[in-house]
Amino acid sequence: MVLFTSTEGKRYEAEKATVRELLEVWRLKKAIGAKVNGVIVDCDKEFTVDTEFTPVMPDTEEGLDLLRHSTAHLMAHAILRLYPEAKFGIGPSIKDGFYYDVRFPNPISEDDLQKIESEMRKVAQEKIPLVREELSMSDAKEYFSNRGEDLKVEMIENLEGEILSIYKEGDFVDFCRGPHVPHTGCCKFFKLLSVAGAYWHGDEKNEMLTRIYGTAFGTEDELKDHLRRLEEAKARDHRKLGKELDLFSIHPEGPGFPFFHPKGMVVMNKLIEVWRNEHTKRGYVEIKTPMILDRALWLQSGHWDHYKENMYFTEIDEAPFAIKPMNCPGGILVYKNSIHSYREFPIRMGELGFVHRHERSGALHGLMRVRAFTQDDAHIYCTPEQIKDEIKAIMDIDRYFYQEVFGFKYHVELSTRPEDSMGDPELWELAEKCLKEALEETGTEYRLNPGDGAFYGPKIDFHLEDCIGRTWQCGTIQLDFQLPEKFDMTYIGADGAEHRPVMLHRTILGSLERFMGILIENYAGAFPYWLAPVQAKLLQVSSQFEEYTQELNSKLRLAGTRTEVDYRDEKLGKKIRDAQLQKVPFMLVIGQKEAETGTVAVRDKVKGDLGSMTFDELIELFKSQYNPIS
RNA sequence: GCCGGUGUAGCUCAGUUGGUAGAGCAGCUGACUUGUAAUCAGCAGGUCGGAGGUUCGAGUCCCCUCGCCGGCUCCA
Repeated sequence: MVLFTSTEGKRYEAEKATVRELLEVWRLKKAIGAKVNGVIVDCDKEFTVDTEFTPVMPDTEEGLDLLRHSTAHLMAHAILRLYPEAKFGIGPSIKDGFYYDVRFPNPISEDDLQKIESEMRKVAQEKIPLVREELSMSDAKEYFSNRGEDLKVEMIENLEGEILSIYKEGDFVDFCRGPHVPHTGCCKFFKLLSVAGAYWHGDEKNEMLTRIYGTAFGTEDELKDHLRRLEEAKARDHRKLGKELDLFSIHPEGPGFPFFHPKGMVVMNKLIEVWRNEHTKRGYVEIKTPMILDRALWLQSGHWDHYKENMYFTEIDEAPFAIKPMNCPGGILVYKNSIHSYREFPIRMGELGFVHRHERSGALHGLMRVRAFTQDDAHIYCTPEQIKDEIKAIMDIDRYFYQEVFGFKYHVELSTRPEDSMGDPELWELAEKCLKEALEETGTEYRLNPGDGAFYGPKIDFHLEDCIGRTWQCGTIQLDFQLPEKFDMTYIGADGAEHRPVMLHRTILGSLERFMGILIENYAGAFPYWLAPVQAKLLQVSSQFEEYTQELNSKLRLAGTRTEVDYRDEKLGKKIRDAQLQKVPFMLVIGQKEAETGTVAVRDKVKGDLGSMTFDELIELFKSQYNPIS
C-alpha cells in the first residue's frame, strides 16, 4: 500500500503500486488541477515508503522513461560515491536506455563500468527515497555552485522561471523536472553498456565529457530480451558478415573506400540489374558522367562554396580539378548539351554515379558511411505543372523497391524551407505544396520536419525499417531551384519562348554500398535466392562421382544458376555444415543413388531435405523462387 | 576531427610481475572414399599495425603515428 498526499493536502492511496498506476494517479491529479510535481515523490513527508515496494513494470512508454531516468540518477549517485570529484552534466532517458554525461577527475574505461554497476546495486538495495524539493533559482545556483557543480550551474543560468525542483537521493542531489520512482530500490533490472565521449551540449567547441550508456527495464525478462537483441544485432553486423561471407573488405590503404569481392559484386550487380530494369520500364534513360571535372564547374554549381570541406581535389596539367561529390553538375552539362522542348518533358535521367565525399575519420562505418559510393541518382527536368505527378511516380518506385522487392517497412518525412534558404519564396511555396499534395493525395502518412529542408529546396526522405526495428534513410526526393538558375537552364515552351525547367534530384536506394550493408544486416547474410552470390552448392558424397557432378554443374550454369562445387575430400556432413554457414540457399547432394538415376538430392537451407529431383524438376524449383528481374 | 578503447598467423583469439612468440579454424600434403552441421595425421604460416625511446633484454613499459571499434541531435 502506498499512501501520499498532494500539495493541497488531498490524500491518495494506491493498492498495487505499479509505476503505471502511479502514473495514472499522477494524471488524475493533473486532471483535478492539483499542483503536480512528480509521481509520488513530491509528497515525501506524508509518503510512506513501503520497503517491499516493487514496481511491476511499466508497460507504458512514460513508465519506462521514468524508470530509466531514475536509473540514470542512480548511476550518478553510485559514481559520486566512487568518484567524489566527479561533476555531472545531463542524464536523460533515451530510446532503449539512458546515459549520463560526467566529468571524471581521471578518465575511466569500460572496465570501470562493472564497479559502477555493483555500486549502483548497493545503492539500490539501500532503497534510498528520492525526495523532491523546490528552491528558488538563486538558492539553487548557490547550492550547486557550493558543490562545485559548474555544469549544473551553467544549466541553471540558462533556465527560465523562478523555482527549481531538485531531487535528493541521499547524498546525491540533482535538479530535475521529475518525476521519479519513489526510491532507489525500484531500479532493479539495469545494465551499463558502454562509455564514450560526448561534447557538452553536443557542440564540438565545448569540452568533452565522459558519457556512460546504460539500459533499464521493468523485468528481468525484458532486460535479458533487450540484451539478446543487442547480441543479435552484433551477430548481424554487416562488417562481420561481409568478412565471413567474403563479400567485401576495407583496408588501411583506403579508409572508407570499400573493396568488393566477387561474391559482393554478385549482390551489387543484381541490385543494379533490378534497378535498371525497373527504371527503364518507368521511362528513365541513363547517363554516365566523369568523376573528375574542372573546378570552374564546381564554382558555378555552388559546391565550391557550400561543400568544399567534403570534396577531394586534384590537378591536371597544373589546372585545378575536383572529384565529384555529387552528380548533378555533370548531369546538367548533358542537359545543356542540346536545346530542349516542353514536348520532351518530363526528362528522367538516371545515373549510377560514383561519388567521393570526405567524411570525418571518426564517422566511417563499414559500408554504411564511406568516402566513395554509388548513388542511384536521377534528375528529372519538368515543368512546374508536372512536379506533383513526378513526385507521385517516384514515390511509387520507392514503394516498389522497399515493399515489393525487399519487404521493408518504411516511413516518410517531409522537410520544409530552412531559415537560410535561397531563391524565390513563391517557388518554395509551390514546391512545398506539390510535395505535400503528392503525399496527401496518395494517402501517404508522413512526419513533418519544418525548417529541415536543403537550402536549395524542400525534400521528402524515405526511412527504411529493418527486421530488427532500426531505421535507415535511403530514398530522397529534393526539389532544386538553384541549379537551373545557376546554369541558366532552359527549355522552349509551347509559346515558343524560353522557360526555366524545374529540377528534381532523387535516389531510391540512396547508396548502393549502404543499401547492400542494410540488406546484409536485414537478411543476416542469408540472401534470398535471386540475390545469393552462390545459389546452389553441389556436394558429392565421395570423389568417385566427380564426373556426374561436373556435368550437372555445367548444365546448371548454362541454365543461369550460380553454382559452386565442393570438391574437397571431406565427409558430407562437413560440406553441409560449410554450405549452411555460407548461407547458400540450396545444397545439391550427389552420391551413388543420384549418379545411377540421373537425379540429385535437394536440400533447402531452411526447410531441409526436399527429396530427390530430376534436372528439370530442379530448374522448375529454381524458377519458382522469387525474382524481381524478369 | 574529438573522447575512450583496441591492433599478435588468412580468420577467431591466448600470451603471467619485461626473459627465445602459442592454440583452434582455414591452407597445403598424405591416409580414409565418405549419405545430410566439423575424419585422422603431418607440414607450413607472424619484423606482434608502423616509427622512436627506456632497458642487458620489449608483444608486454613510455612517446608519436596509422587503422579499427564505441560514441559525439535526442533538452535539468
